[in-house]
Amino acid sequence: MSVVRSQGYDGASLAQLSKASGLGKSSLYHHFPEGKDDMVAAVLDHLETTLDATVFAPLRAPGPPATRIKRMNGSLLVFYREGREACLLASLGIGDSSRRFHPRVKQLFRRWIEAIAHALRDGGVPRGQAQLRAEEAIVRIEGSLVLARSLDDPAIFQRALKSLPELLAS
Amino acid sequence: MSVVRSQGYDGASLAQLSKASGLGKSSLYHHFPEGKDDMVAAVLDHLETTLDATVFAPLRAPGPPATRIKRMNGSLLVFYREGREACLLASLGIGDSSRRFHPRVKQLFRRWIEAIAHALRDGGVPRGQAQLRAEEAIVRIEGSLVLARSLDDPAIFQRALKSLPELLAS
DNA sequence: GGTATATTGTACCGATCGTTCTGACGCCCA
DNA sequence: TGGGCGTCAGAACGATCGGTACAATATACC
Repeated sequence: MSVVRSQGYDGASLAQLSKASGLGKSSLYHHFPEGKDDMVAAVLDHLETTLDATVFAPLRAPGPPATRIKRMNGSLLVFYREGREACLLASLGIGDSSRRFHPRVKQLFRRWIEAIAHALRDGGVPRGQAQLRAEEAIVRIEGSLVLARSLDDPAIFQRALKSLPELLAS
Repeated sequence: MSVVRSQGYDGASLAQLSKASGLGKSSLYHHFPEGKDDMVAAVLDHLETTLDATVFAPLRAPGPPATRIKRMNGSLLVFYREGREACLLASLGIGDSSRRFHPRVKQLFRRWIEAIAHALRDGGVPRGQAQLRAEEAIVRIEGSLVLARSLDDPAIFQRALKSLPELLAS
């Protein structure tokens, strides 16, 4: 998982994936007969599962929207190692080789936005407003990950997360 | 220029750089004797020159801060083709192969933040506030580029730019 | 223990990678 | 005209890429 998001699709060689997974190349090909694409798809599957469990589900659970946002924030802090990790979805947007994953990347971002918007609507925010604010939240998350890593300053990510409750308040 | 930012460092092959520049490989090596790194450094030089001329200088020019922000926005719309292009600085943050450019990426982001903060301070915003807001502006720019491209929706980038004047108002 | 299946190691493949080298060509100037 | 220099094409290089094939090893079950 970590290799693809930090190296991108093109930078993630089979040798690196092998090393990171602890499996030899032949084992990797055995488990993923379609090769590298299978492996990256599995990484995406894993991301989706994680986001479903730790971000989307809490956002869709009953309870005050502020609590839900807070839970999302907690998950993101862990998942992005407080701003020190890149976002796999963004990494997969670099280069033509990873183009086949674009529909899934798109879908995941959409689901994320929709989950945030859902929480906002539950709190009384009208549909259009909820959508725009949810989108803005993802913009801040993604942008702050880029900047935090570029400036070696994870606090930037943490500040962005801290700004979300107010942005997403009813 | 376009190849490295859209493909990233690892995805930008010499064949692609050759094609994009209209120079054969031997010509490329003639002009850039240190190889791929020279070429990417030249791309970064060009970015720096462009940002200096079209973004940093307008932000540092005399005049109302709002006007300066507006001019930056105009430049960014053109430079990022209204949200359809990736940011080179972000692309160079993916993968270990491009690590040698990290200091320059960092420096450019810093200068950008500082240029925005400078405009804010000229408008009477206290130093600490100016810094945080400038950083937030870059977060929005970078994040909206990631999301606009991932969702095939350049309007997201445009919306983020449109939000900057208010964020950066005195 | 024997058999079937899963897992893994290793060698090899063709393609592409970034790079180097050499020679050809064109232009300019004395 | 000849020489120097810049530019470029094309071949070749060693390394790495993603992938394949086959044999060896490990595991599970009867």
